[in-house]
Amino acid sequence: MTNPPAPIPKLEDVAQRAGVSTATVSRFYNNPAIVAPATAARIRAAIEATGYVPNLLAGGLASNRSRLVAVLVPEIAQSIFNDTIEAMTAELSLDGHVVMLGLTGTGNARMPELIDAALSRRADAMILTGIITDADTRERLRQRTMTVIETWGMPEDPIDITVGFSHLAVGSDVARFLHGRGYTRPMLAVAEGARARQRRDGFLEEWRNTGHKPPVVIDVPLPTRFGHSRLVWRQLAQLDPLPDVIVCGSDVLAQGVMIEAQAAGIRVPDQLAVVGFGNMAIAGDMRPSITTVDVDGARIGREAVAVLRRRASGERIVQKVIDVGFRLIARESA
Amino acid sequence: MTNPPAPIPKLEDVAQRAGVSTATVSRFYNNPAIVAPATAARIRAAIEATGYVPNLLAGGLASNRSRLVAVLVPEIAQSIFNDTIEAMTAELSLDGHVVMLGLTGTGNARMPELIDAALSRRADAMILTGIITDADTRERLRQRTMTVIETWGMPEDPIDITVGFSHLAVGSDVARFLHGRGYTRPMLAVAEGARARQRRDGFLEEWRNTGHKPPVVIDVPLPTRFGHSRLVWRQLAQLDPLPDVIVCGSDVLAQGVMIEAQAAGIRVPDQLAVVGFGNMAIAGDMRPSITTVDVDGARIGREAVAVLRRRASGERIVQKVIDVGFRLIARESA
DNA sequence: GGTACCGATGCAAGCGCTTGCAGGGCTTTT
DNA sequence: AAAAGCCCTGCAAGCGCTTGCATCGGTACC
Repeated sequence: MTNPPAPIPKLEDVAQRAGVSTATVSRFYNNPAIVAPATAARIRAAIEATGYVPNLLAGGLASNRSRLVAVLVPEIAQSIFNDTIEAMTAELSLDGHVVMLGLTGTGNARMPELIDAALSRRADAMILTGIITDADTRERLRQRTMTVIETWGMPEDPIDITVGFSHLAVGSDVARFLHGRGYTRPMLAVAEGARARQRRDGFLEEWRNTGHKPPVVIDVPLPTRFGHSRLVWRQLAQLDPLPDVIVCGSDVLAQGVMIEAQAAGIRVPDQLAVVGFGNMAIAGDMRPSITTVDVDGARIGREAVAVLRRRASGERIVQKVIDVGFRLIARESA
Repeated sequence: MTNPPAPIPKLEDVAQRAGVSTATVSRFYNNPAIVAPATAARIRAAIEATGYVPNLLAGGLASNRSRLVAVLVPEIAQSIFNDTIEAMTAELSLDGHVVMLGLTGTGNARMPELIDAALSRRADAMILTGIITDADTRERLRQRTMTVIETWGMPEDPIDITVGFSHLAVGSDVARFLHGRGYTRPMLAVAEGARARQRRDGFLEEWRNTGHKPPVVIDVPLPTRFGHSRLVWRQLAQLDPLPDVIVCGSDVLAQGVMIEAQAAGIRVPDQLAVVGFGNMAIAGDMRPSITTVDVDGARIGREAVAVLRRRASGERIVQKVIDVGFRLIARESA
């Protein structure tokens, strides 16, 4: 019943059938403008008839372009980066590129091997959301001609291109906002990542100017999970006096704390205000809706691809740091 | 300041430096057992010295193995499949494979082009969570020798290998469970996907045996978003009498409905019970915790890779349908 | 001492494309 | 009418690996 595994058609089969050389068929794919319309039509017919699908391994080897873009993120299970990935994937596929997904894990432990994986496949570019802390690795990447885009942060020492925003500024904006609303006893739930710490530092720095006591800060383990909110809640509930606002490292955490608070009969925001980060879908739809910091993750993805495109077309990139900014969104919870 | 872009070292550079032929270095990578320890040591040193990274495009072309596995999912933003993807990615990287991520979009609209993308890169295997409805495409894939694994469902007409569970059975189990608990007026919020409909059908079929009136069924648009729960709630609140339990197509939806209910002063589960699907992290941590159906998404990923491995080692796969089952988890919400 | 065998390595022919260069036929310019 | 230019296509030399086959030195066995 199974057909004999028919040999996979190759460029030459198409060429023969269309009565042209393989070079012409190759051009039909890679530079259609320069093949005559009549020829193109014959080639199209031949492709159709043979069911030919190009072999991009061979093509990539010959042309030195793999049409692969390595995207390295810490995780996707509960991730704030997923919008970025989706936007990037969509945008890249317009150019015939494909995403090679690498999960670097909490603490980016698997980063080195994933970089090797990307290099060995001769990825056309590498897009990072996690941070490469290792100086050697950073240097190694600089040696290569590969485009490297760091996203979501603003590293002090960029490898190549950066698309992100200042987490320090987020922190200070939130502090200013809460001070303006009259809150006096904030508490901070900070995730263990480098960027979350920058937001914390920005907050602390700014809060100092208010003259109020410095906030209580507690650490939350990575990866961010809904369940951690219970830990936060426990520590919060022990404080006396209770804080009047809790600033969470993520919307997920904020939502969790709100649910715990409500279950304990504490009214949000009257008795306890809550601030999140990320403006995920839940933030707007919670009851009460969550005050948070909006980051346009999709835009980060699009900007990153835009840079790739410009470099691919030979343009020299001058603006190596692209700041997409952020917006504090005041809702009901604070 | 920028070094002249040093040529990327190749196998031959390593070979020369180690005083062996390229064949031996190649074997060092692909079949280390057959190269003499002393030689291996010299090769290792040469690799270290040159900073060589294999070119898998070239290697793949020659060996006809790309070490690329295409993973096609509808979305990742809010997806129940993310655990599966994570497990698969982790498992695959143990074998030196890498995931090519394709997002097929709601309704799997982009499936055809992604299949082409996978074929042109000569992916070693293709793992699907979305469903290919187009018969031509199914047939086209059967023609190829590529391993195709369909996951999360149990298609009537599998392409090759299947790892999943029966959604029909989920539906009837939930119906039986609710009947057993004495509920009499269920309502169903069903997402537009084929699998969600199977669960609905399983429920309806089973519910018929209870003698109670058939449930009200409403459709929820894809992709699943937290905000949809508000729509569900509005429709629910108009019913008279109110249903005594709402069966949601996902935990996200269930959580949203619970939050709306609580905001409206309806007590869960006393006045309205809620059932979800997927056993995501939130389900266990909500207040009240959510009764749901647990699916071991990570296991699906691992089983899929296990099949790949066995086939790669030349084994002929007899058991083409792997049922990972599911568990109804009774918690506080129903 | 001869034969058989085995482990380790080298030789060289591809794998299926891309692309610089060249050339043939037309049209345009002088 | 010749020269110049342009469009389209073909030739063929790679791209950097893998792997079947051959080779070679040694050990085991009779």
